Amino acid sequence: MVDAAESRRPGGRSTRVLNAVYTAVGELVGEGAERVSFPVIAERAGVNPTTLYRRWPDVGSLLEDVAVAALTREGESAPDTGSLRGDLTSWAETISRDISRPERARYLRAMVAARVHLVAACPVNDVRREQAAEVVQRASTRGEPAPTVEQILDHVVAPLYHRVVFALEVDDAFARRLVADVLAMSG
Amino acid sequence: MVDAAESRRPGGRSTRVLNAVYTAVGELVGEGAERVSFPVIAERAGVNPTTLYRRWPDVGSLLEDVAVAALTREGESAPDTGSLRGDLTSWAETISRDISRPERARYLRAMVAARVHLVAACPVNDVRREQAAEVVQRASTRGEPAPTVEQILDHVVAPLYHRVVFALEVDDAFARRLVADVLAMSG
DNA sequence: CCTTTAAAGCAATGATGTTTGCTTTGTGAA
DNA sequence: TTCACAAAGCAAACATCATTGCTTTAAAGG
Repeated sequence: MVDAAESRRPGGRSTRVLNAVYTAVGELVGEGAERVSFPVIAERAGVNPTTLYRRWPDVGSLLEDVAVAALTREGESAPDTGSLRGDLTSWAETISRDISRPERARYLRAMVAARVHLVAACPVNDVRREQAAEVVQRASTRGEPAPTVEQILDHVVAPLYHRVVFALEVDDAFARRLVADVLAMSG
Repeated sequence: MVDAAESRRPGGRSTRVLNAVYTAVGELVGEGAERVSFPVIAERAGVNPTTLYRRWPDVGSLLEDVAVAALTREGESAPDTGSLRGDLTSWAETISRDISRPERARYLRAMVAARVHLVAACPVNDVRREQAAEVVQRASTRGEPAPTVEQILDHVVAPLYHRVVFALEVDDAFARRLVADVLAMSG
């Protein structure tokens, strides 16, 4: 994992190069480019291929870095609608729409394709977990019976990601069905 | 998709080559080989690389063929333990153990990585759906309240696959928890 | 400023992957 | 047995990827 913010010279050339590379990868993945190799990325970024070979062990690692950066961007907290069902529905639909966008879907696929040992500990999961915890917390302060955070992750988030990754159809209706199901568990 | 059974000369050399190639891919993927290219596969199979280039458009397609063949083999029906919970638990544990085997997990990853438009219509999904339908059918003839087939697929099968694909831990306890959750929906 | 130094660029080399025209093999059918 | 032909093998040419030693750049610190 290479992080611009951790770079020793945040305003320097390295950071410019890093941004160019990230942008190039984003473009190529977004376009669904068939070949995403270091030389190809380097050309798009206007950078020397050697730089990439020296910075990342392989293309998978670079993809991983970019994917994490792209999928983590959102620091938004889960919506507060006043009811557990409202919160979960709104949240699930947001996730659904987000990850079913073609370029997001491709990132997810790319992460899976790469040797992602770190997905488990990756920020994306943490974000989802925190958002779920927030929703559950609000529900319990209102006195509503609520599923556990794990149940929400396993029965709302996981099925959504599963469908996207396996190229199955995802829509709002599906998201709502998942929410209804998970509420039935605790109701 | 190239299928030995559809070959015009099922007993001929082509079929022998095809089997050698499938076996070679299976071995390489099973070993977790880092490079799985046509030349590498060809060498392992004792076959000329040209043959592969002429038969498949790219390595992804070949992997896809092999993965489908490997994941579809099992025609077993779901276990009949006498109770819905028993059936689902046994079935979920079987799936869990099956797909968390390293080489299976790699196949799943490979399928995701490849351009799998066909996953939705792929035999693997159909098998799971039929098995789930069978379990539900038996439960309803016994008069047990049961979740729908879709619920089972979304809340038991999907989370299992999700975890495997994203390199999260999967064990029997997790499978049992999923079953408990899905039973709570209809209970 | 000037110095230091980490990182980027360059260029040459070797390895690997990919394509192509042609030859050979071996089934299936006459 | 012989023939036809689809598929496999071979070899050469080419393209792309990957590695490495060295040079140059430019940001940070004195």
